[in-house]
Amino acid sequence: MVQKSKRPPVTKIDAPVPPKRRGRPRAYEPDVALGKALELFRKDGFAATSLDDLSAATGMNRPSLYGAFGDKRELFIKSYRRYRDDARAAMADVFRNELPIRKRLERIYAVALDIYLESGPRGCFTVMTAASEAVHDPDIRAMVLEGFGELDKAFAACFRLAKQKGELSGSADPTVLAQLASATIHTIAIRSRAQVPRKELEAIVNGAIDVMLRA
Amino acid sequence: MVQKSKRPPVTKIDAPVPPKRRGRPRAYEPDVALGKALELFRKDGFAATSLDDLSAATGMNRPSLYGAFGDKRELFIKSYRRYRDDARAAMADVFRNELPIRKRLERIYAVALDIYLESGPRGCFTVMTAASEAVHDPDIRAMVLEGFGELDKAFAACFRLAKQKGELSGSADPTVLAQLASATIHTIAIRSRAQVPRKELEAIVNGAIDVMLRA
DNA sequence: GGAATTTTTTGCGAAATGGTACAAAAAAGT
DNA sequence: ACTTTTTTGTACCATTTCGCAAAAAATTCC
Repeated sequence: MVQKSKRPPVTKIDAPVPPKRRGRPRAYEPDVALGKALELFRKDGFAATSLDDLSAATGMNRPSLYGAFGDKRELFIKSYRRYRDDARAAMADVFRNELPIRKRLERIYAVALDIYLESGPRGCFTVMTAASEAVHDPDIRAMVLEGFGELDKAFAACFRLAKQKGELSGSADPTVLAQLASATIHTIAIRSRAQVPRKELEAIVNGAIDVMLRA
Repeated sequence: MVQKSKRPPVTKIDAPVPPKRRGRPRAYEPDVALGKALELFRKDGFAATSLDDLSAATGMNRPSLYGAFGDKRELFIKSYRRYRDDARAAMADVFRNELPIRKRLERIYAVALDIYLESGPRGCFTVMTAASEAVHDPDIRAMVLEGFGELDKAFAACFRLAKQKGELSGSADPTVLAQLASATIHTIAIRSRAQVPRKELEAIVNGAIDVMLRA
């Protein structure tokens, strides 16, 4: 048998190929279910979200939930990972786009605010998780710290580039500025959760940008 | 009756006067019980702290707890109020002390870090509460917002004074700087909760102070 | 000493919680 | 048609949870 006979006819990277699974077909799409779970966890936090709530929101009954995602903690972690992937994707473009530093920062914060305020002020899931679960669960803590680190690094890269392009004074320290930029992310994440209106949050952001760029 | 006859014999403000209560004496001191409750809430958050936990920690059984502080939510609110009172008291001195601005900020952040890191990294209760309960409970949200507002105002007063004393450039905006100072509080509160070591938090603080004072 | 008052203690109960066992259902393979 | 495989749906379990009622204990007032 020189030639593989069952090769499928040149689907690109065969992503949406129905793979002819064997047993009863799933009644849900794991991705949208995970999205619903994330919504709930973001709204109420880990402890206040019951499996019944999750079951109702996803349309899956508890055994199915369990089979698909593991126990509550695993589901939380998978939801969190999903959040981070989404947030990272949303940020990626705007971070990549090498606009003048001021414009760049403005856009970054605008995207962040979109995330924090969408469908009710949900805040930043990383911050929420840090405040609650990260203390007790080492795995979750590691993810949270990774999130903070990534953000710091991304901001630092922005400031380094800006400095290199002469948009920043020579005495400016990209690392320090990055931490301040992250701090500004954190403060709007928290305040948004306490339902501070977007206008005020934007004012905070603009003030912070002014100070950072003048430094 | 010119002279009040039943005036008590000059106890200063009769604080530790046993008031001869009528029934069975309490087996606990409400203040220390509330302190224990606060400890628990700070460690685990509202939802993950059960009345049994609180009962065990305070030494009061559930009905006594209930009688003394009301239901779980009320107990949480009273614990939170206690936290705010304590934190405010701790900050009051250092905020009042009109040192040169840099020294003053350093001390403020040192006190904050003491609070956030005492007995395990507990973070800032206001930030924790904002992240979880403030979304759903208007009363709690009001307290949280009040907390943020107070902090912003206290920092603003610092910067106003500093500017007046010529320690700050004329272009510096005390309100904006105050929000950045609060943001720095928030970022170390969150990061401390994720167990970032004190050294790193102090580095963040020092960098932030540098930028704020150079602005 | 007895009544009044306040708190503690015990114990109940109804609901919710996380998790699981097991049969029925729905598909593919033979 | 029958078996295999996978998922669903129902029901259940043990535990925990919050809250409360009612009795017992400890104290002051008369």
